[in-house]
Amino acid sequence: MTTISVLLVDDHMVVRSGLKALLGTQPDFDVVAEAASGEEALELVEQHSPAVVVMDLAMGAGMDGIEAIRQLRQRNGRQAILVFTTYDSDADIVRAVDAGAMGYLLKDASPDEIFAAIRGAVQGKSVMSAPVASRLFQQLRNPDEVLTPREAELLSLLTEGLSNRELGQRLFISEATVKTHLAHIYAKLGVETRAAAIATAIRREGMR
Amino acid sequence: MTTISVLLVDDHMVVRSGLKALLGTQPDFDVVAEAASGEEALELVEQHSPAVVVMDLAMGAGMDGIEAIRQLRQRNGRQAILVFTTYDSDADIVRAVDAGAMGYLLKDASPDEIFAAIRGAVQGKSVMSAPVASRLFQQLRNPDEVLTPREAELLSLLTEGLSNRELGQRLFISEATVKTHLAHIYAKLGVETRAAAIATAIRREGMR
DNA sequence: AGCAGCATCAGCCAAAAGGCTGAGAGACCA
DNA sequence: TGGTCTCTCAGCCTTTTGGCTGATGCTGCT
Repeated sequence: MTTISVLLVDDHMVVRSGLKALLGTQPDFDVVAEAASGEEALELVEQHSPAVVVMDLAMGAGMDGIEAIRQLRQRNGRQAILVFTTYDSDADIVRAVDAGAMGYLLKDASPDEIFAAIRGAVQGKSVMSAPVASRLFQQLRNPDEVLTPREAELLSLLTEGLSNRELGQRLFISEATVKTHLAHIYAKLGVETRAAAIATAIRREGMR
Repeated sequence: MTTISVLLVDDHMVVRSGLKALLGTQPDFDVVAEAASGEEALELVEQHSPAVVVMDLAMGAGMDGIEAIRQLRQRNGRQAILVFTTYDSDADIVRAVDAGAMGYLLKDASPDEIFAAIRGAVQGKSVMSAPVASRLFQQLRNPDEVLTPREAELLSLLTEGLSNRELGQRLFISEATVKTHLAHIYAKLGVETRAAAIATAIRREGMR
């Protein structure tokens, strides 16, 4: 049995120490370092080149988790990166996988799930929490409901409370085009008003 | 120096074990039990009557933290209740204090802050994280911006994407009254459209 | 070459939302 | 008793939004 070196990245002290305590109960894990931010994570990966990086996505200030994952990947490290976060928003999942994450765990996962995910990650296996998997599955089955890049961009601005006119100005398109995009967004989200679209976007798509 | 018995309430295993590890470094803390839900918390308080209850607000399913606090207070326990959560939404802060919380800590608090808050709580002192305090302060300075109960109720429904007509039906009031309330809400939140009101409500007021 | 998806735009119409003024009833407090 | 808050409602008018139909240019795939 080989030892798996782990780097923990989370801006919450309690979470880091909790994870460390949990992993400490297993003989094959070795937490070699802890980072409280994306920047710090990049440094510590350089220094320790851990086998696995367990990373939160929401990181108070500065670089967020997604960006950190992306940069780690660019530096062609061979670390397996495991997302460990509170929310299972569609947008986050897609972006994380896109950035190069190996797995996606939710913070309410049981210790056994966490252990299994880390062990799987070093072997190149993707492990994800059940709700995360079901969301991905859902997207595969209903590709019609996936927003186009432009639509996502518009939806993101929509959640800031802009009017159609303002949206048009911001995106350099006519109000008519804004309305067309909105109609498509509403259909895909399964809503009928912009109010409901905003609510859905912030809650389900995680556009905060 | 007396020992302070503590009950931890959080639906995330990692957070509980992190908190336990942190408190374990101090000689005067004794974590006597851990609960993963509001219901469990009530039971365990009965059994152990700890001096302090450290409680998260967002608890996956079932009873949430606020309700748990309320019920603990009704059972005239003498526990000091300390909220330990991720967000500092106005609504949550007010409701928690209202329900009987002694202090309000954010999860990015440092170990020292956490220790101090718990020690303070048993002595009847209110301790809260800086961002929390500043929000309360803000409310005291601008009482004009505090929503009335009815307005808060309406805003909450608004975030579900209902139309004025639907809001009226849901609250058994006319559409005219709905519009009046909305106008007041917009003024208090500093917005001009329902879209912006929803965005503000979900993000700032924590109405998810 | 042709087709599908995406992004762009127009015009028309009905419905919804928002701004404004005014007003009555009940609660609470000085 | 009088003042202040809160909640309730009405009418009027403008702006915004949403539904519908149809159309163009571009890209990428087959």
